[in-house]
Amino acid sequence: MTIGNKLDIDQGAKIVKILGDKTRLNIVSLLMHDECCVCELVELLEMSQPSISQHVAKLKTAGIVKERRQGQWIFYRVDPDSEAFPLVESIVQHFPNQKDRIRELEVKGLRVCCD
Amino acid sequence: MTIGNKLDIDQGAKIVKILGDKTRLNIVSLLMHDECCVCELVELLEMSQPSISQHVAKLKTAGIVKERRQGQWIFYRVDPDSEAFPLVESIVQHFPNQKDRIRELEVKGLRVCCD
DNA sequence: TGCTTATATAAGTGTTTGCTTATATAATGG
DNA sequence: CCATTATATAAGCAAACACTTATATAAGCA
Repeated sequence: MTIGNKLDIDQGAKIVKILGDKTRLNIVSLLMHDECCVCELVELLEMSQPSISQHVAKLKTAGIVKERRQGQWIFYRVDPDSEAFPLVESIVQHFPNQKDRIRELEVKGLRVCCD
Repeated sequence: MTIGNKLDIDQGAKIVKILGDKTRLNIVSLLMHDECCVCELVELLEMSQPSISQHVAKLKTAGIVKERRQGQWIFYRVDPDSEAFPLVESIVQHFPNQKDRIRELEVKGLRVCCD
C-alpha cells in the first residue's frame, strides 16, 4: 500500500471514503485523542447502538481504530500505528477538537470509568 | 462553514466524501498542479467521457475545481481559493505526484494545446 | 443459574452512487 | 449552413450504503 511515504490511490481512496461520512468523521475526531466505548458514542452522537456499532466496525475493518476490551466494555481509539494514520490525522486536524464534547459527558455522569 | 481555521464537520464530510472515490482522487491529484480538459482525463484514466464529465461535475459543484473555457475545450484545475482547499491539499499530499502521467500524454502527442 | 448490561450481527428497506447508452449543447472550420 | 469535436446532461440500472428492528454473543453479578 505504501510507496515511499505515499499511499496507493486505490487503497487510500478507501480510507478517505470511510471518513467521508459525518458520523464516522465525528467518531474519528472523538477517538483521535480519547478512548470511548460504544455506549459513550451512542450518547455523544445521539444515534442507535447498532448504527454506531456498524460505523465503528467499518473503522476497525479499515484499520483506522483499534479496540481494547475491558470487562463488558470495548474501548475504541484511533490506531496511531496504522499505515493510514498520517492520512487520517491530516484530515481530522481540519475539524474542531472534540474534547469539550467528552467533558460534557463527564459532567452528565455518563462517562464510563472502570478503575 | 468555517470556524476559525476549522471546517464544520457536516460540510467537511461532504468534501471528504467527494474525494473518497479513486477516480475523483486521481482527477484531483492530476488537477492539483496541472490544468486538464475532459478529453485528457479520458485518456489518462481510460474511462468514458460521460463518466469523467460526471465526476468533474461533482468536483465543480463542491467547489473543489474551477473551469476555464478556451474555445472548444474546458480546462479544469483545483481552485486554490476554495474554502476547502487546505483540506483537499492535505489529502492529496499523501498520494503520488501525477506529473509523470501528464508527461506521458505529451509524449504520445495527446496533450491538448491551444496556443 | 438466571438477569442485566454492552456490543455485535443479521435481515429488511429506501436512498445514493457510478456506471452505461443516448441525446443535447456549444464552439470550430469547411 | 453543415459536419466535426468537445462537453454536458438525461434516463436506466445494478451495486453499495446507512439506517431500522430483531436477535445473538459476551461479560458481570445476585
